[in-house]
Amino acid sequence: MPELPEVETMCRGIASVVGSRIESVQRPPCRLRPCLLQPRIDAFDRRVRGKRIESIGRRGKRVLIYLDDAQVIVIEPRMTGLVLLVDPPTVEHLRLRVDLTGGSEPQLLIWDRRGLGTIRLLHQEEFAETVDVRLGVDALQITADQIREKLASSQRPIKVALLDQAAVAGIGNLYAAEILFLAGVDPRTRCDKLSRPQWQRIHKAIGDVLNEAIRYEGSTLGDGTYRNVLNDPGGYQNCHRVYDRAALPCPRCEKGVIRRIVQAQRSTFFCPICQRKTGVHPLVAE
DNA sequence: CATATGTCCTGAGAGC
DNA sequence: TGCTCTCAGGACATAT
Repeated sequence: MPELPEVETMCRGIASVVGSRIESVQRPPCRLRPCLLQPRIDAFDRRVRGKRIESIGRRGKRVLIYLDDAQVIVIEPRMTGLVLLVDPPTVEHLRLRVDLTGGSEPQLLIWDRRGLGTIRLLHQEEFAETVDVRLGVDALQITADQIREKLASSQRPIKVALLDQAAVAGIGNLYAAEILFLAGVDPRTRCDKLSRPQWQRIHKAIGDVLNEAIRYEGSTLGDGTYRNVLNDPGGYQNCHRVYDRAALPCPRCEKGVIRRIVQAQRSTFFCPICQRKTGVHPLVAE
């Protein structure tokens, strides 16, 4: 489930393709339902052939590959998508192959077990108008004031609001849980009931958790799906404090038992002692 | 307008 | 053992 840290790891991993030229783009034969590819493979291939990769970018959970003619390839891995520079985990889930010339990498692969991911080729203007405008400020760029101003009037629970990409871009289910744990905030708290100190702590926790996860190259969960561009697992799953740890003791207070609840059809994990509805728990205070 | 729900997809794991 | 069922959740479409 690539979220910001996993997508950032992919972007850093493919930095070596900058300067290469795209020789061709192909969709390997696959009897599974194909990923969304826009435009279809023939037009896609025609439009990128011979183009030089100018830079790599990231916006929220999307990988951006900028070409030298103001086009950009926008990759959304969603649940199980991967960007790879080496042989994929399985051949049957290989969705796209980008052959390269003139650089150190022979090819770039898009692999996706469930096929919910999307790959789109857009003109930069089109990207700005259709994709970029729908996204909030990137989670690593946003200021404490910006996030509070954006969400302070919302009646939604803070956990649900953090997943809203139009509010803040890049946070998903796993990191929302870890962020609120670090901030010492109950995930059920309505945004409009949060205090300024709580917003400050949430903002700080966003940076702390995401940057720490990036250092570990993201989280590879039990199903083992997520891999970096060299097909190696991440390491942050060993640092998870609450995510997928229901019924285990809280790693901070050691008295609370991690609870699992469902919010907006998604699992939420938290410590009922460290993440109280109001007030600053002594263990979380500065 | 804000918020809530349904949908897509595959494979793992539970339960019988 | 082998089948069926449920669940995982990203982003968007549709509903309230």
